[in-house]
Amino acid sequence: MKKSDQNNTITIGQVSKIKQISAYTLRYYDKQGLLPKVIRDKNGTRHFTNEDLQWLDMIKCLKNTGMNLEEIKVFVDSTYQGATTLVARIDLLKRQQDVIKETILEQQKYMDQINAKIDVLNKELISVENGKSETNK
Amino acid sequence: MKKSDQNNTITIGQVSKIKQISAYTLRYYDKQGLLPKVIRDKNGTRHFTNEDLQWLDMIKCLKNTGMNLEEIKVFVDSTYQGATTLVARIDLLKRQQDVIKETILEQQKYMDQINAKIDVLNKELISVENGKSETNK
DNA sequence: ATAAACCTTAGAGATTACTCTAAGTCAAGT
DNA sequence: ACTTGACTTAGAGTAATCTCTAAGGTTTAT
Repeated sequence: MKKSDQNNTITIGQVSKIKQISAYTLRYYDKQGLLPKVIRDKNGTRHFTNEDLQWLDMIKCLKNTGMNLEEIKVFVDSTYQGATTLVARIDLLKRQQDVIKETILEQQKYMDQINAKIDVLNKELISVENGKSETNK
Repeated sequence: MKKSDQNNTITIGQVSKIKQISAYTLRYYDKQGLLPKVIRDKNGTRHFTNEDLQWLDMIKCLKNTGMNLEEIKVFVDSTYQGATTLVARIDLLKRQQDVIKETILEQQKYMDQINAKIDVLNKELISVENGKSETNK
């Protein structure tokens, strides 16, 4: 155990491995204000707590459901403004759930579209196999 | 009806309106080889057929399910290579369906995660409303 | 015949989200 | 003491996907 290890915190390299996010990206997120609670030691080295890791999960969730970093920052800032923004934050999350619902419906629609295309191509394939066509159809 | 209208084709501006894609983007797609069948008149003006519009739907489908333009071009090129690539194209579409399935599962996971977060925030809200906290929690 | 409203091109610029480089600091191990 | 390896910063570079500009051509209506 390194001398610098303390209070159950881990450094950026360890976070990178655990969360499969490059240290570059983590620093970038920090620079963009997405990780305001990450503490620094006297050398400036970041020390991530479990809470910070949970934040990363939340950021990943919002990002992968279509929110860009600027919008995520609004949520982060809102969180650190405290209890007065609770209702706004709950609303924001509910709207994001609506986004997810739409995404799922959209993806299902695309699934159907590809199914239809596969059917068309399969018919073409059978037609070719039966020698009904000598040229490209 | 304009003199140039013929054979049920429409120009890029009309496609733009109908498909809600900017003419810039359509030209960009064409430049990238995603629209190889669009015909030109003697002035170089593009004339889109119904088949081209269907292609645009397919491109949109593949793009919005996570495929990048380079990968889409592989599919487009493959299509214009004719019947010898039918099996490969069907496989590609089936793999894309797998991608969609994963996307939907992932999105549902994020939905759950946000639900959990909303629960936490709602409890915080109730706590604040009951005056159990004077400071930011 | 001239204006309006289209279309064309090549290539520059914008945006987002990284990704990396250079130069340097610090702590641990031998 | 020195090497190794992890960390730091500011800022440059990259990739993908547009998005626009400048300069110009064609068609249609008045």
